[in-house]
Amino acid sequence: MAIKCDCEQCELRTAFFESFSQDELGIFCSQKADTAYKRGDIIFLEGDEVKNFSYLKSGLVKLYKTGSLGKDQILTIAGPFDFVSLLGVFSESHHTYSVAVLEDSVLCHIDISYMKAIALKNGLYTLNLMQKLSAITNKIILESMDIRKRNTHGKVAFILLKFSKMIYTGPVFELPISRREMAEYLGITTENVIRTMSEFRKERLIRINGREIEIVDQKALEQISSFG
Amino acid sequence: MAIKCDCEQCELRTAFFESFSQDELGIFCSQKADTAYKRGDIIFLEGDEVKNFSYLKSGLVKLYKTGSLGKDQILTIAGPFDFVSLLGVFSESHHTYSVAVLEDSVLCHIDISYMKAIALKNGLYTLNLMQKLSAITNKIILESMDIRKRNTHGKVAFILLKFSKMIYTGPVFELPISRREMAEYLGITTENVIRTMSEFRKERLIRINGREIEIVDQKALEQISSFG
DNA sequence: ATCACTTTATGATAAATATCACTTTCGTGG
DNA sequence: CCACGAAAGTGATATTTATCATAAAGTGAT
Repeated sequence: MAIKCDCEQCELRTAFFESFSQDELGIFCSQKADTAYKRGDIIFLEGDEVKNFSYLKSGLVKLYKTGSLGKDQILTIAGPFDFVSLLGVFSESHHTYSVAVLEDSVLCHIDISYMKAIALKNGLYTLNLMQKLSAITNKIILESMDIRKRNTHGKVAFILLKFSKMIYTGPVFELPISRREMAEYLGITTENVIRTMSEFRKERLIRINGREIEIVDQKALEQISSFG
Repeated sequence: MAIKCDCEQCELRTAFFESFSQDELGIFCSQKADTAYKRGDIIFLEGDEVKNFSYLKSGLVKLYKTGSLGKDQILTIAGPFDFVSLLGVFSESHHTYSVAVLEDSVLCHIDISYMKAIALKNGLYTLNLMQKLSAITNKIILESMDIRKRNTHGKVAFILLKFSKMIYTGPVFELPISRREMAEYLGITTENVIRTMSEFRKERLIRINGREIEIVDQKALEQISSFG
């Protein structure tokens, strides 16, 4: 569903479009399309042709790859104003990963040829874009290494703390993904995610009520996350 | 050791500097410095200030992070014409990883402020740069996921095939890194790298002579790499 | 050549993690 | 509201991987 264009309100604008005049912004605006998605929607699949540069205005999505036996690997979870078109968007003609919606989201799609055309004309814009891309990509790589070096307990503690900070609504928050998706993100089995969370619960580090998690002993979790 | 500037011979030039006139290339050339390094040299350390944009003209280097107990994590191995300044170079003021030389190398260093200044003026250059950065970063992320999803056997088979293709000099090649570094790259223990290689040797998939490896049964190794 | 130090190598054992089997709970579509 | 399938949860067991110990071979410095 296409919704009203509101670039002028876009949080990204200051960082990203400071190089545009009001007029240029208008043209840019007419080239792009905001679209609303619902939980479970697929934005694009690995192998699809790259048509747009996309970023997330609101909501939550996952970037993932699907293995041979339907076993997914989650690359990262993207939140508001993260780029969804990350990596190969400027170098590959087809997507190298899939994107699915975790929480109702609004994405802004900009024609990739148009993006490139602007890049040729507006250096400041491109530099800003590159800095933002660089920052996000760097974050993904570092996080991936961060996860890889931890054991199961450390991984689960890490992701719980990550979500609690990312979603922060007080001591209690709603996990945006299932236990299975947590496992696919962390590279461990679903059972071990559940088991480890149960252990944390028994040790009174967290409280669990379905997807609702309360961080009870943040210090201890941080210990486990750093050490494990 | 600074050596003669030879941008005009640079393989990267066609892709990267097609946007430069001969004159501009001259100016660019005077801003940059080629430097030769020896095996074991450190190009820069995690935490060092980002001063240059660097790429590898020849040789082999590793990008890595050092953990709390001297346990390194290798992010990737970079070969000729790979960028060494990858990720945060446009977004971070300090390096987020270290770079060390595996085989005698020549690197080209370009002042990062100068790089940014050009970016503001020359859209084509910046777009080319972004495409190249995008491609390399994408490759790193995909490879990291590729490694993560494999078990020990699959990981070792994967890295042996990778090196054999990367270095290709015939059926026999010289491993560019130690067993310990392989372990740090794959996220497993040194013992398991050695053990797994021994098993491959016993099953007549490879021959081992120190760092010299011969791929005897490539098909079988590829099976193990895909399946494991 | 020798000494000190690292790397390679192998085995035994411990610890971590996956797999399998099964129950309960939850959520959704009919 | 019920039924069905998916998700959450737990235990028993198998498998994988790490850890520890120890030895041999290689490497560099003097």
